[in-house]
Amino acid sequence: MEKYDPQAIETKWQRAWEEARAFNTPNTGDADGRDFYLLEMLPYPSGTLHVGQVRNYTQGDVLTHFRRRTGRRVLRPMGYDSFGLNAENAAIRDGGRPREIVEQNIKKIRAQMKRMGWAIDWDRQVASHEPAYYHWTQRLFLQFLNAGQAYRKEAPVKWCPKDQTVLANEQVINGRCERCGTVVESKSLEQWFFRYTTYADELLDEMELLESWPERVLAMQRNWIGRSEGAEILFRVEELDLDIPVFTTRADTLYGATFFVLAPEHSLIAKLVEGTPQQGEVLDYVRRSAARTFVEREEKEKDGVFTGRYAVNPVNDERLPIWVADYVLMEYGSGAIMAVPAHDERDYEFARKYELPVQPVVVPLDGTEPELPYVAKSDDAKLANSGQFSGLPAPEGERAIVAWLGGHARGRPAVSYRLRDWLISRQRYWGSPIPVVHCERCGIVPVPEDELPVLLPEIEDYTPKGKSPLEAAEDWIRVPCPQCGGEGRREADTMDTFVDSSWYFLRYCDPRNDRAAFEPAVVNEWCPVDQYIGGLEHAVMHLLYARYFIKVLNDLGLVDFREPFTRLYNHGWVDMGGAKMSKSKGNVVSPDELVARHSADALRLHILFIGPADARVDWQENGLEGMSRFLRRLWRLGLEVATQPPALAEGALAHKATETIVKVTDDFERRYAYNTAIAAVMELVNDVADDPSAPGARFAVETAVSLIQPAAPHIAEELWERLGHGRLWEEPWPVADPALLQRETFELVVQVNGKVRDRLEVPADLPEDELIARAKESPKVQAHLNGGEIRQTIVVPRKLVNLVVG
RNA sequence: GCGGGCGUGGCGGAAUUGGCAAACGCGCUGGGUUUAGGUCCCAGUGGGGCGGAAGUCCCUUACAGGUUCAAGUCCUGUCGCCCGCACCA
Repeated sequence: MEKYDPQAIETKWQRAWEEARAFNTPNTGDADGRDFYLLEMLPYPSGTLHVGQVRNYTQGDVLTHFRRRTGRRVLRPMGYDSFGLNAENAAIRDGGRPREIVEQNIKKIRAQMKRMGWAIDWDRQVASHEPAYYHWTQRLFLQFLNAGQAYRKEAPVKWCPKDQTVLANEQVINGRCERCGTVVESKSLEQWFFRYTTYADELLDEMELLESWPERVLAMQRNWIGRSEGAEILFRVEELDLDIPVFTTRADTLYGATFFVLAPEHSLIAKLVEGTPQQGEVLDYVRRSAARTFVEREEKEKDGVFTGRYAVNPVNDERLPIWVADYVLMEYGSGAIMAVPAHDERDYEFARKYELPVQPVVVPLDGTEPELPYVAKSDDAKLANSGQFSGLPAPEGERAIVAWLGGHARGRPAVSYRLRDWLISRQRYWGSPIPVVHCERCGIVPVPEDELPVLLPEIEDYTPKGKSPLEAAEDWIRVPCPQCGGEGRREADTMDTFVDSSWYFLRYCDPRNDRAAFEPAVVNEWCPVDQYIGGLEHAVMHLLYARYFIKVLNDLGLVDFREPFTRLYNHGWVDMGGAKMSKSKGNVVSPDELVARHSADALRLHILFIGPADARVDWQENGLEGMSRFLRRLWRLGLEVATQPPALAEGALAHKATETIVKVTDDFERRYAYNTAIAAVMELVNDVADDPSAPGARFAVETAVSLIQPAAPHIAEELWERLGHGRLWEEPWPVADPALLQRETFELVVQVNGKVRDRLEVPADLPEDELIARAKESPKVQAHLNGGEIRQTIVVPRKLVNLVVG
């Protein structure tokens, strides 16, 4: 018998698909609801693919084939997130240019993807570093600028001293740079932001439009946005005749405020202490605090200094000493708090250290003496020592106090968010230039549309110096002001690469458009994305940014949908040596050698079979050999049944094959359960192997070949051809014949007191009382009845009978 | 601390709606074909009791309770693990 030669077969079919343009899906302009947009997060070409990424794209590939064969026109594009620090740092470290590095890697990755046999429409390939792409990133930036969504401001920002650039809040994890782990510093710099806090409520509320996103992703986004409802309250500094607002979620504890704290960055500090004996000490504290990193501020014991000033509590006119302490963050609320040590752990810690008074004003209803700080806020507590509000349940007391403040113009209900605006400028080379010119006379002037793109110049020295390396490109940076013609300078900062990836899935729809980023009608035909697949590491960053981007574009009338990704799931990552496999950790396993030694089909099956799609798994190579075994077995049976007469759906094998169709279809369509789908096909193949000459064997093998095609397309095509058929990729997905699912008999499980005592093969149409009679007749059952009285009988149709004896 | 999730053989895992726990695969054991190995084929493989054997009975889904005719699945508590956020007022 002819040997299974995967290398020859896989090359043959990869060529055939390419020549037939099997997986290209041109725009037709006549959307009819059969379109299906399948998207996987695009790779970063800082190296080549590893098996962790193979997992992602193989899962998407199965869905692509499956949806195609169920009659959908599937858009399945591919591209590269090719701007960014990895390539730039590699260029600095190893020499060479970032462009050359990513372009070489793109070539290699593309070859790897073709060798895996993935069904990709290569006509739509995009790469974010190409002028043809970032032209439109720049154009969109200008549209955001025009709409007031992009703006420039000076603010304390997070700075990574190693990468020598500012970072977005989303890129700071526990006070450290998300990329390199360096402790970030605070710097006050003028930077570009996207105003995405204005969409905070939409980003929360419109989660309802998402059909099936993992709960944990939604939870992470909710958490990140961090909406809190509370009140803004004005405290008066009488000597200086000014009001300082605070945000609090605990207005019910207002009578318990015993001091007042400002963040060291608060703009009123200088004014408060000017000419006072405390001035020197306070300004010194502010300076020392500024020198601390976020991590130091958080890890040290709380400290602070008294300013000598007092703020008046509006409800009881008490004068609260104003302190400056860096446990209060300038970036949240108003940068000032009323401190209620009796009911807040942080204020309590601070009060203990500086011997400030602690005044409980909320007590449990049950009269017990609570341990301080007592932070519970519920209907189980009531106000005390709170003037006219004493005795009210805490939530009601809060409403009453806020209403009173409103009536006296000293406060109002307010909402605060943890979310900050998205800082998008970077002081690095390898990114899209921000298309504006700074002019002394006109200020910030957008580069006119017809002068886009602002090309990234080739430079020699990319080394980060605390400002963009483009500052040194004198020829490039000096440019006449587009407005007045006077001397201008280009913006030297480049854009965060998350801007590039916030709209790439729109560009895929209309990838060669040279008049606009995309034609709205074309994007609206394909989008929103029906199924998005990617890693959990982007749960907050990329996915939140892209959601924001689409909302802005929708408000600008450029797309007609509010959410970019209807369905999402996160493939689990692959661990290697106890850590997540990634290029940065250097623990990657390349697919190339595995494909050469086994086959692309075996690797595909193995990576799908290794565990549930969304579970983290350990990389282990053992099972790969098992998959080769399965493929050889399928090959042998395929060639064997090919000598038999044409397939007839008959006998037990046809029944089993039909059940397998139902199982695999459900696993692909609804459950994303690739592992159990493969197991089901294995079962079917094992059944045929028991007796390859049994009735229906050929039907069973042909069904198995057809069902395994999305997962192992090469061997499936080859066997399909040898079984006398045409192109399997054009073949409709098998449909279960209901008649073949019918069985004449079934196995009745008989329980006594819930324990299985016998199994009987009985006719499928037996009525209930007959089932009970058969069950009682069973000698095994009778042995357990012991002649006792049957008190209850439970019948589950076509499954079991349970006899309960007393 | 807050939020999300998980705990099943030697291993990865299956059990989808409360109805036969351990499908499928890896590994391992024994046997066969070929024999240079591998491939390939057959049988076995959660724990324990009784039995020469065919069998048969009991136990088992982190632990302890509960609901139910019936619980890996639902409820309560405990323990352990993973992920995200965290001085956010």
